[in-house]
Amino acid sequence: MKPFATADRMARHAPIELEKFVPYQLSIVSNTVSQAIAREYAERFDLGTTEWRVMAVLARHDGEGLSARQVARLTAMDKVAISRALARLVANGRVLRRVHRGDKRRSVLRLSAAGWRIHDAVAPLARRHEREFVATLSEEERDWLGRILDKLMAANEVSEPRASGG
Amino acid sequence: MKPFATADRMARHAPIELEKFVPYQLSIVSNTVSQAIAREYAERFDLGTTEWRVMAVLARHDGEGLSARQVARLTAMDKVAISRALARLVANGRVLRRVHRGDKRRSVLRLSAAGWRIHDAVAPLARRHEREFVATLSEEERDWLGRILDKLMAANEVSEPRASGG
DNA sequence: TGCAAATGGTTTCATTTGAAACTATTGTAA
DNA sequence: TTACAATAGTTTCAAATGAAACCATTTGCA
Repeated sequence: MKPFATADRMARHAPIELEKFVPYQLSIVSNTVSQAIAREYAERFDLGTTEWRVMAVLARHDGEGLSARQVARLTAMDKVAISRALARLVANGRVLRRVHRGDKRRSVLRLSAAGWRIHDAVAPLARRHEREFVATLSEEERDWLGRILDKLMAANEVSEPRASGG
Repeated sequence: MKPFATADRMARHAPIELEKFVPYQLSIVSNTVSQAIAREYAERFDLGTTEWRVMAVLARHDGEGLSARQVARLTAMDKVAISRALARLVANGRVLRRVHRGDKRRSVLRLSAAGWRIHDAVAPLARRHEREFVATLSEEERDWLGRILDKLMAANEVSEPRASGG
């Protein structure tokens, strides 16, 4: 131990304690879950994270015939990522793509029967992962976490495109 | 509106509401901050996220002559990433690397004077970013968030290497 | 000793990712 | 109607990333 030298350094340089630094903690925690989930989807269903998100959004907005742009908004991911995910999903017969009548630029997207089967298999897994992830938290902590994340999402305005993982 | 069709679908397929799904929320929130911070470091200091984390760890453990392996553990990142970050940091004269006497495999790392200068400029920025990020939260919420993240970090055992961003 | 396994660290290769450029189509307004 | 801006979506190119192979050195142990 060098108590004085240490105190000196702390005072002069005020180093950050990474493990108490919220953005760092968030990134670690987020990547840990995301990767665990992603690995399972990839292995069992040959499904990337972005692809799963696209499917989730299409499932949720069933019958609306979303466009790629709308999917991008709803997933908060950028359109390039969505374009690539859709290319794979369509190629694998999980998503049906037609052209919007009245606007030939737009696509009209929906899950195929095969897509729905995958969705129905993955959705419970996703919920289980979420449950396990927050398993160590108390009921009260889970509530707080939910509210806090809502607030952070709203405040740090995820205005348009972002993200990857989880 | 198609209330019955909707109710039906919900019952049959139970689609996930992405925006209420904790791993998704975490990933969005985490990536949003991480990217904002990373952009600033990159622009103003030509410094990548991993590089900054390495510097933060070296600053915090000043005088201990950490090895790359130890830095990897302390940052929870994998050794390849650390190796690359160190290569740049050394090339840019921000980190000094010597060989451990007694074990020629190990390196002995510490910040150079230039490294300290960068550190001392970046650290307050990092703190500011963190403050702004949680600015919308109440005092109470910030406390809960801190505790919850600690718990999640501990529970979802970041056993060894992981992460990117932040 | 002396040789296999383990460790610290770097390099290589393939994949992922993001930004910017590009195509096609539609909107607008002179 | 023409021409310019905006929008939907894809492609291209470069940088970031991860996994596995790779060197050098050290450790464990027969």
